[in-house]
Amino acid sequence: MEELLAGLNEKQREAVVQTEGPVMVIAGAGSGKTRVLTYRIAYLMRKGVDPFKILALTFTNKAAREMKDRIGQLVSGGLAYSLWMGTFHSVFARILRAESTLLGYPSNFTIYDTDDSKSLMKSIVKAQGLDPKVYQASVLLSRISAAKNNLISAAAYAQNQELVNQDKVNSRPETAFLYDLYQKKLFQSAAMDFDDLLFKINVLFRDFPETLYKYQKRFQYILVDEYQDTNFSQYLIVKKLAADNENVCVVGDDAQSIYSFRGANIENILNFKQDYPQLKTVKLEQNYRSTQNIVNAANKVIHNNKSQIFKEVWTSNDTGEKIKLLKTTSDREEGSMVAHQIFQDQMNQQVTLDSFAVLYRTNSQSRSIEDALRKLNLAYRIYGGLSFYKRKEIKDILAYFRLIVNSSDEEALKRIINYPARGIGKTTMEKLTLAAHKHEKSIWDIIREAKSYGLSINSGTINKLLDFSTMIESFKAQLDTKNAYDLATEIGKSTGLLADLYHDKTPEGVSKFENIEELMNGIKEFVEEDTVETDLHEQKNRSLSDYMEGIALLTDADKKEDDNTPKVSLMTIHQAKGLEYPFVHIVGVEENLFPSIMALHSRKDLEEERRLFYVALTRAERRVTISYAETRFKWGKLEYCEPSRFIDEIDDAYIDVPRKSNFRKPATPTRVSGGIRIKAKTVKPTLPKGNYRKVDTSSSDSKPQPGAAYSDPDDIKMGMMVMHQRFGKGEIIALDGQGSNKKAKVKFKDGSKQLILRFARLKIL
DNA sequence: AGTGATCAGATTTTT
DNA sequence: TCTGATCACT
Repeated sequence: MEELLAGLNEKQREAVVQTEGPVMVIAGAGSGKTRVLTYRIAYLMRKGVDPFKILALTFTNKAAREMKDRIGQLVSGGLAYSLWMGTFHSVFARILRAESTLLGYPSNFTIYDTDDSKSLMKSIVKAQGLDPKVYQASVLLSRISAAKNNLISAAAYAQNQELVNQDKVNSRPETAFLYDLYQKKLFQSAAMDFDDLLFKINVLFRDFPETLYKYQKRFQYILVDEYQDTNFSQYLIVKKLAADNENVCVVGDDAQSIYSFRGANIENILNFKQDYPQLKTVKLEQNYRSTQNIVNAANKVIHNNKSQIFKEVWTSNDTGEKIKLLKTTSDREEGSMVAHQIFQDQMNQQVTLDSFAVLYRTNSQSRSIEDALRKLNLAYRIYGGLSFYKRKEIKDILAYFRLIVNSSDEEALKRIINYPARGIGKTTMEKLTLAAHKHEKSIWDIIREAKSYGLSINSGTINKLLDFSTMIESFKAQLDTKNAYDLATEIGKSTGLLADLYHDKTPEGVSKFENIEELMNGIKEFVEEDTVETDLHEQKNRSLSDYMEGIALLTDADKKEDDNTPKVSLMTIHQAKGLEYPFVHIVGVEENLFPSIMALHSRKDLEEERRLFYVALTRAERRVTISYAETRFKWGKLEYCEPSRFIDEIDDAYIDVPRKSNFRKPATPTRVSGGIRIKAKTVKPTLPKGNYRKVDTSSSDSKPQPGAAYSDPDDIKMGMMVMHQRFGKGEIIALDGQGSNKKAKVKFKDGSKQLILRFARLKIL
C-alpha cells in the first residue's frame, strides 16, 4: 500500500486515502487530477472493495478507457475491467436498458442523436402547419434541452409562466405544446434523445424508490470527474445515488468549466458544499505539466474573471520559454507559418509529430491548417469535425440496423424506406403517415399489414411495401442466430446498399465505400473481442442488438487509431480538455472569433470564453504559440480581424512580442517572412498522400478549376471531347433538340448520360 | 419517381 | 464554403 502512495504528493495522497464520506477535489490544471482518480480507485480495490461496487463517471468514453487501463496496471488481475466506469450517458443508458420496462420502454430503445431529433422536430412542426422559419427545429430543441437538463418536463414547462411568457415574447407560443408532442413521438418510436437518458434516470429514481435503493447499495463508492461540467440533472443523479452512504468524491476545476452552453453549472460545486456540511475539500495547486511562464500567464489571464474559487496554481518546473506571438496577414498564411514552425521544431528539438497540437475555437478553422500541413507532408490527425458516425453512408446503414433492432424507430424507417431506391416515394409515405396517425399505430405496423388498412395505394406499391417488410422481418429473425458481423454483412448485401456504393466510382463514392468497410471492421472487432462484462450482459454470441446498444454514444474520440505513426493533433479547445502536449499552437486568437462573437454580450459568456482560453494555454508543457490573422475567410467572404483582448491580458513578462520588422505588408506575391518563404497567391493543394482523414469525402481537389469558362451550348458538336463538372471527360455521341432544349448524349468513362446542355455546363476541350 | 441544378441559409463549443 | 431544400425536367 505504501508503495502505491509513494508516487503522490501530500495533497494528492490526502485525496486518495480519504475514501469514506464526501470529498471534493479542486484540481488546478496539470495538478495530477487523473492521477488522483486512478490511484484512489486502485487504493479502494487494494483495500478489498469489490470493483463492481465502484462507479466512476467520466466526461468521455475515451477517458474512461484510459483510466481503466491505468488502474489495471496498479492492481492485479483483470479486476479493473469490472469497474463501472464511463460517461454519464453511457452508464445510465445501460441502467435504463435494464430497468426500461418500469418506464414503459422496451430495453432495445433507440438513442436519437441530434440529427434524428432535428428531423423529428421538423416533421412535427410541419404536421402542425406551423411556419418552420419561426419554429426553427434547432431553437426549439435547445429550449427543450435546457428544460430537460433542469428536469422540467413538458407538463411542467406548460405550467411555467416564465418560460411560456418568453416563448410568447419570441412569437413561439406553441413551444410547450411542441415539447409535449416531441416527447410523445419519441415514446412512440421507442426512442430517447441524449437529455432523456439523464432525465429518465431521474424519473426512475424518483418514482421507484426500491430501484434507487438497489443502485445505492450497489454503488458504494462514487467518483465524478470534470464535476464543473455537470448539469443539474447529473448533479441530482449523483446526489440521489450517494444519499445512502455518502461515499462520493467529485473532482473538478471551476476555472476549466467550458460547457455551460450545454447546461453545465458551476453552481454544482457550490451546491455540493451545502449538501454535505461535513465535506472534506482538497485543493491541488501544484502544476506538474507546464513551465513557469505558461502557468503564470494562464493565472494572469484567469484572474480577470470575477466568479471563481480562489486558488493559486504554481509549479516548480523551469521558467521555460516565453509564449510566442505570431501575427499573419491571412488565415492561409497563419496555417503556413504554423506548419513551418512545426516542421522546424520537429527537427531542431528532436521530437516526433505527436508532440504538437493545434487548437482552435471552431472546427471550420481546421481547413487552412490542414492545407498547410499537407503541403509540407506533415502527418496530422483531426479530432471532431464531421464525425464518422454522422456521415450519410454510415447513418444509412446504421438506420437499417436500428430499424431491425427497434422497428418503432420512425426516423430510421424514414431514412431507408426508399434507400436504395425501391419505388416507395413521398406520396406513399404521406399516405402511410396519415394512416398511422388515424389508427394510432406506428408506420411500421401499417407497412407490415399494408393490405388490411384499405390504403389508397396502388397494388404495385403495396407489393413493394410488403417486399420491404418481408426483408426487414427476415433480418429480424436472424438477430438471435447470427452474430453482429454476419448479419450486418448480410444486410449490406441483400439491401443492395453495398452494391450501390461499390458501383459509384467517384472519389466520394469510393470514400463512402471505404467508410462502410471501416464500420464493418469495427463490428467484426466487436464480435471477436472478449471483454469481461458485468452482470447486465451475459457472454454470448454478440448480436447486432448488442452492438447497437453502444453505438449511439460513441464519438470519433472513441474510434481506434488505425496506425501508430506520430501525427500532429488538430482539435477544438473543447476537445482538448484533459489532454496535454509539449508544443501547443492556439490559432485564430482574434476578436469575434475567440472570444466568439456570440459571447460578447454578457459577462458570464465572456468569462466562459476566458476559461476556454485558460484551458488552451494550460494544455502546453513547454511552449505555447499564439497566432492571429489580419484577414480571414468567413462564410466565403474576406473579413478583417483584430487581435483578441485575451492576448493583452497576458503580462508582457510572459509573452514574446515579435519585432515589427518581421511583419511588413507584402509588396509582391512571394516574399520572405521570418525566414519562411510563403506564397501569398492562392495555390491549389496537391492531392494528399494518405496521411489525412480517411473519412474525408470532400473532393474539391479532383474537380476542375471553378473559374473555368463554360462553353456555349450552340458550339457543341458531335464527336467533341468535353469536360463535365462531376462526370469528368466525355465524348458527344448524340445531339438532339433545339435552342434551350438542346440535349446531348455524352459518353463518359463510367457510362453515357443524357444531358440538357443549358444546365450541363460542358466545357469543350 | 428519380435526378440534377440552383438557391438559401448557416457556423460556437458536444454527450 | 458547404449543406439541405426546392424546383423542374424526364
